[in-house]
Amino acid sequence: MLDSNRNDETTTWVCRLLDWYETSKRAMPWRDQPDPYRVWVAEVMLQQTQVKTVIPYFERFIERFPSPSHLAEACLDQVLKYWEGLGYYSRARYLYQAAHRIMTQHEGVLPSDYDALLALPGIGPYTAAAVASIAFFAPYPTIDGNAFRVFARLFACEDDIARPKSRRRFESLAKAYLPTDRPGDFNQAIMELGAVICRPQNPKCSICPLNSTCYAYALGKETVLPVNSKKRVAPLHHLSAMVIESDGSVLLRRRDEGLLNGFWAFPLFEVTDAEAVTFALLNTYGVKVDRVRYLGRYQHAFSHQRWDVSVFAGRWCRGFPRESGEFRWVTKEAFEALPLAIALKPIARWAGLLPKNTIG
DNA sequence: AAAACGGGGTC
DNA sequence: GACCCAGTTTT
Repeated sequence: MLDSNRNDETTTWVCRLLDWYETSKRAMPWRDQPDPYRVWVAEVMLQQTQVKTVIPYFERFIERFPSPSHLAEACLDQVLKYWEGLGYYSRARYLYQAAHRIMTQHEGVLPSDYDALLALPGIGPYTAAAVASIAFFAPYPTIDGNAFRVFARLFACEDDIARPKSRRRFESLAKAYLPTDRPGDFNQAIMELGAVICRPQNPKCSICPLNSTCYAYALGKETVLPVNSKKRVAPLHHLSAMVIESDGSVLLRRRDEGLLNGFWAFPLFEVTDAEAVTFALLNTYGVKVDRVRYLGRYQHAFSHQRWDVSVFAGRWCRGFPRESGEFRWVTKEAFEALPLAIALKPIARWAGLLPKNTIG
């Protein structure tokens, strides 16, 4: 790959990049008003999530929680409700935790220091660099999926981006070119280029502002870079859910580990038929149900596992779980106010807990 | 170093 | 259906 030392020829690509960014950047609500809180919320939402998806969530979230103090004073379920459908729900929990810490340790305003940002829950190297550079003009490079791709191609770097070690390599590469007067614009320009021009498939090299100095383009390797060895097939899990009804309420359990941790959900077991799920319910929680009926079956794909869920409903007879915080009876009205993961929506729909969806 | 963690957009 | 996305935390 190319020597990453700065020289006259290669510094010009930074100017071309910044010029292109000024004229081509997409409108985003957090760009109009880049105050630290807005930048932070946006960057957390943007982790592993595309801009187009984030925008409506961002608008609603900022309107409801316009400052760290509004966020800290809300209840977690409210915050999760505004996050419903965005996924990676630990982001919302960490954001909430961080808001409390900002109130108690930073007098209600985001710290400007990179290390202080990094110390907050849910803020890793990327987000700390993004907030520090965009909101506080500090010289830290943001290395995200776009930056990996853009730099790998620009310098024809064959390092495997699946290896943690490669991150440090790209970071030092970016740092060598980071203009100290416009770190935030440089970072956003790299990401914008990655999203709009230097795309994973079908990169638009012919209209790229950097094509005259791109080594991958010169070598015809733009479609094979970056190198990424990470590939796995998501295993399939067969599950059964039971909607337990009594007096117009349903029994929910708060998940306390793994996937969808912390969500109120229907009891779910790794079995495939009505008898097995009825037995599991009795055996695991001491809850007896009868009049079990089949409601339907659906599949859901997560990034790293797939679910094939059979859904049953039954009438509660006796038995109630001992741990009072783990289970609760919920009416239909109360259910609608709770945050609900997409993966569980079909269950609620078939149980009559949501408005009928003609598509699904 | 590797695995866990959601959901939607796109080709 | 496969791949991708403005990553972080836990093991």
